[in-house]
Amino acid sequence: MARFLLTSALPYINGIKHLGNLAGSMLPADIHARFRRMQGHEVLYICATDEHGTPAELAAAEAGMEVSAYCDQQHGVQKRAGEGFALSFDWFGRSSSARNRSLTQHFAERLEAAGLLEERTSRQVYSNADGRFLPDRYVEGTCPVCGFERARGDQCDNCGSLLDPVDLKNPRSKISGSTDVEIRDTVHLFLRQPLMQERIRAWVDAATEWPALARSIAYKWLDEGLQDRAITRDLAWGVPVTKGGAPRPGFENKVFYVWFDAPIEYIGATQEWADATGGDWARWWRTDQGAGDVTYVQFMGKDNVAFHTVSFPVTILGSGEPWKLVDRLKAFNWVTWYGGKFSTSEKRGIFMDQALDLLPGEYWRWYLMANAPESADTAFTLEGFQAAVNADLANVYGNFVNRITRFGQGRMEGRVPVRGPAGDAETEVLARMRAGLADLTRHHEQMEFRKAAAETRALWAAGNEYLQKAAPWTAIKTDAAAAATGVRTGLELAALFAIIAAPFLPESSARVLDALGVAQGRRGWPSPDDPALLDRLVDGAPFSAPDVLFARIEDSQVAEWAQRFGGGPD
RNA sequence: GGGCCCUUAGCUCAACGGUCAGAGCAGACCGCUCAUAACGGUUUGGUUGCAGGUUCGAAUCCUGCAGGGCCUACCA
Repeated sequence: MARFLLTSALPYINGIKHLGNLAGSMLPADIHARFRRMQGHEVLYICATDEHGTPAELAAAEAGMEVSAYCDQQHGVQKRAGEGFALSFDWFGRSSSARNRSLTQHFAERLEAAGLLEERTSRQVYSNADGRFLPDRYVEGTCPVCGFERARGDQCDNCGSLLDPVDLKNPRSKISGSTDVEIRDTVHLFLRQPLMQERIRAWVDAATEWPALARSIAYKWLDEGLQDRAITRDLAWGVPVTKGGAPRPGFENKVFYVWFDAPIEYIGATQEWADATGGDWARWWRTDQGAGDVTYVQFMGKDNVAFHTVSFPVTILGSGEPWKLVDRLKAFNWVTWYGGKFSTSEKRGIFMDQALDLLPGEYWRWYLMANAPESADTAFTLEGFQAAVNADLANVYGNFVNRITRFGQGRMEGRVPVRGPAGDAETEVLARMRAGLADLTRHHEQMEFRKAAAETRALWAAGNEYLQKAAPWTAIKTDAAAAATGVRTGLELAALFAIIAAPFLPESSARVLDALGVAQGRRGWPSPDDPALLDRLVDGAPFSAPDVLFARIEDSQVAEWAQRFGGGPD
């Protein structure tokens, strides 16, 4: 038995996430968490909402709410959406928690003690109308290079030039549109990342298990040379900046940058979990307190990789304390909506809460992971979703369970028949299950989600092949023993299929196993050479046929959803 | 501007210098009738974006071109 610490990139508090966000970090982490638990390992799966930063303040203002109240509300919304998708977090925390506040302040003070922090004055755009400093992307103006009138503060979308917002002509606030803006000096804490350059590179060099995507992104940053990075902002909402435990002089109206405190919340959320459950957080995070044997896996979209491979490790390593660092990192590309971007404003794409209004979470879990964007961006299409749900879940798996349990109920009096001697069909299907289970287990262990889903499906399909060969509906006319063997084997297969499906489809799996009367102790992840692989039911025990597991998606539904969510390439 | 990635069957994707480029779905034909008109078998379908090059051998490596995408540190 091993120990696995799993974290999903923190979803930002600003509104409900779309299916792409779900597929790129939370869902795969949940699949892996469930798989490792089924193997009998000790798992701690942590996530949280990322609540600080300018967008949260603006969203709260737009909603006419205090930021903290807004975050309270949105945290609840996201938590419920996660529950709707059966995300099995051990804890779903909040980066605005007291635990994260003190941890963030602690790390900053450690970094300062190590000589890695420096106060520095910079020039920022201040909007009098909005009463706040404006992040680069919230300043608009005329591009000094090409004259484009709607250039962003950091980059001109017309000519591609990288800009400094103080160089924009006719600058205005993107928030209010006001041109009443000025350049002000402001002091911030800078993290002297170049001092950590070689330590980070050595650490990345050693991380040979990371996927190519993650390493190439990390090396790009390192090759370009790490830069000093401001880790404070002129905002009201966030973690206050301290020095020696007291408010830091000159920083009374500043807070830490959201990207500084957000990853620290992985630890903070674990402390929140410990506070709530009596668990021992240090055993998971401090290598001097038992975390040495923990395997830590992070799940994230590719936009997050640099922060997890470079920025956060600078914080951790720079502290000089024995914190656990990531061991394996699983990064995903994007799920696109018909090849384009999900967009709230243009009403393109389905968001988590909307998806749950249409169908239960499992339908989405299956499609998103069977088509996980592991090697490249992947297009979500309603037609593909319909095809996958109907073919894989309704026809191949759901119908298999339905046909064998209903036949058994009608012809075997709803009691598990006693198996006769195995024939060719039984020997063959058992060998197929052992071989497939070995592949499937390896795919899960390597976090190859597409391959895991494909192999799961292939095993379900092999069940239908078996039934075609055994044909108990024919055998029962002439050979009662052969029919009993066919039904028994079919029921055993149904139980096995539900178990291997459980990481993807936990709720329907439980329904199947309950209907078949499989004991809780027989629901773990099986070993391919388990002598009782197809022998977990009890002779003569009653079983029932579960209700239809997955309903087919009709063409009319697809047409309606396409209308509502902007389906099809436009 | 700089860097990285992608383009393979109608659709979504595999194949990562070596047997006829594969799978699922969709399509066609046959079979079964236990089952959600589900299932099984067979099968059609590709000048691997385009043009060159390296190699005994290229989807795979190199160069150029076309189209699409991502990152570029103050959005998170």
